[in-house]
Amino acid sequence: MPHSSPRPGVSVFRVPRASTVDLIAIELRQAIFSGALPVGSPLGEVEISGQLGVSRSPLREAAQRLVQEGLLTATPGRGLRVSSIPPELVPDLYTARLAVEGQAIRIIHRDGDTQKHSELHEALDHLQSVSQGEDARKIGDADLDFHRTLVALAHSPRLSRAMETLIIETRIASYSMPQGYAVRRSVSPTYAALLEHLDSGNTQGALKALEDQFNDAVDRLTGRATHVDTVEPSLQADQPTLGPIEVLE
Amino acid sequence: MPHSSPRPGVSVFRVPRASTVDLIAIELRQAIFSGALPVGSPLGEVEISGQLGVSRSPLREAAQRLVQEGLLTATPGRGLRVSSIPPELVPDLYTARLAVEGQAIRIIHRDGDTQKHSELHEALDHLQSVSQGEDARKIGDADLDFHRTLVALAHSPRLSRAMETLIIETRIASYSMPQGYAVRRSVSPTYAALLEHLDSGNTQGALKALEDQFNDAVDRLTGRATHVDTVEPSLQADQPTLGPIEVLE
DNA sequence: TACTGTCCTGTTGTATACAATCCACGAGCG
DNA sequence: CGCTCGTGGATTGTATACAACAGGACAGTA
Repeated sequence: MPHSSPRPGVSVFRVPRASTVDLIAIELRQAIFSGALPVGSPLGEVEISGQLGVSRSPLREAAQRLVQEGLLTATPGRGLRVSSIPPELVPDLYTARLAVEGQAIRIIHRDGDTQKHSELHEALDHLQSVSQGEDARKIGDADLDFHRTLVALAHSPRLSRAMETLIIETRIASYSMPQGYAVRRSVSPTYAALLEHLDSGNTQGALKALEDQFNDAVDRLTGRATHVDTVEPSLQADQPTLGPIEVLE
Repeated sequence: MPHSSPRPGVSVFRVPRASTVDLIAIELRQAIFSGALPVGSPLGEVEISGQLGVSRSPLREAAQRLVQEGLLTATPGRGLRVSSIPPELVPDLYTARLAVEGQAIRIIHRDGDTQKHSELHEALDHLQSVSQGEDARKIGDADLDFHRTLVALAHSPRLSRAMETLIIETRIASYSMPQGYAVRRSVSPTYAALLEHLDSGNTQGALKALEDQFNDAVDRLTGRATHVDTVEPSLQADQPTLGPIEVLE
């Protein structure tokens, strides 16, 4: 089979290999999301690159990707820090989330995915399931996963990509709270409402539910919360560390 | 005046200096937007870094920022290329724009900026003014500037930042058209309608006008256009080159 | 003639070396 | 005693050197 010039009509795609920079960027995002790299902490390049088993060059290149996302903050001469999202910046974060997730809802409605959004139902079931327990991290993960699934249903690469960053930023905002990371103990009824309206084709209702949910979250994250019952993480649940990049072979 | 430890209550902000990577990234975006770096063209790192008067390291770091934005595409072993947005990917671009600009409209309505959006009126005036002429580039710039201004009125850092990328992507989509870059000759009536509805507080009307405008643009950029009169760029208007970074002194 | 394998050249990817910058500490001085 | 100002150490920012890879040309073979 000739690989010099593909015959017309025969289209084959280049298998997208992941570059080292890709892998490092993924690792860094994961580290921020999991709390392995605490909010506000400066990251020494030699230390991190050493832990990852790579040189400073690819690390710095990967870091610039996160800088573009807003997950890292670069100060000339002082290097990189994990970005913090103080209470006064939380509303803008949720403005962006409303833009993305709201648009997702409209698309889902427009395209009328008739398979009743089984993935979303599963995500909600999972969220309600873990909410019975006391593992704050699992609850938070399930929450964000629900929203990721919601956006995924819109089948929009750009929205999904943006959502990926927004999810991490939401976690950062939680970490940035003065009173520490905590999640709602009970699943907000807005989740079920959102899903019901989505199933019944009531876009306005779904959007309203989403907005209510966000207002609630903003209130909680800005300290204006009407003391909802929360569950804190089981004191320092295994602080995950930075694993070495498996740079293929 | 002691600069060792700032007294409580006296908060002073660090003046945000622009790093070299920042400057290079800006230069690259400008080069893509202006067409100095044509869509699909591979960019030799030694050549570009030479023109910019910097080394490959900061150039590569800056490039990763654009990769994250989607403006550059990196293929392992083959380097970087200016991303292309073929017709089939145009709808998703406008999905994202609808998310951002639609949300901006809702925020503007909610906050009820009462100064009647003079900046937007100016932007529209400017667009209509240059549309009298034959300079396709000026028309395209004025068009995008209108939308940038629209989003700016929402005062959301995240939306504005996202819009900045979307503007360049829109330009890339224009460049990616099989029949070449061209713009509408006459200003779509949806612009005036959008502005009117915004002034009168009719959010739904404004959103509708925006959506109509986008559907129109998507049709044009995907070739499904109902032959609207367009104006092409005055054959190769001064191909701007990459200037050296003024790396301070 | 078409395909396959090998060499060759240029470019990218990574590591390292060097320079510039910033922060902390401590001595000196008002 | 408190502020200012050098100096040292460490870290970042930049440049360069080297290794690895991809693509093209050419010759060999069926």
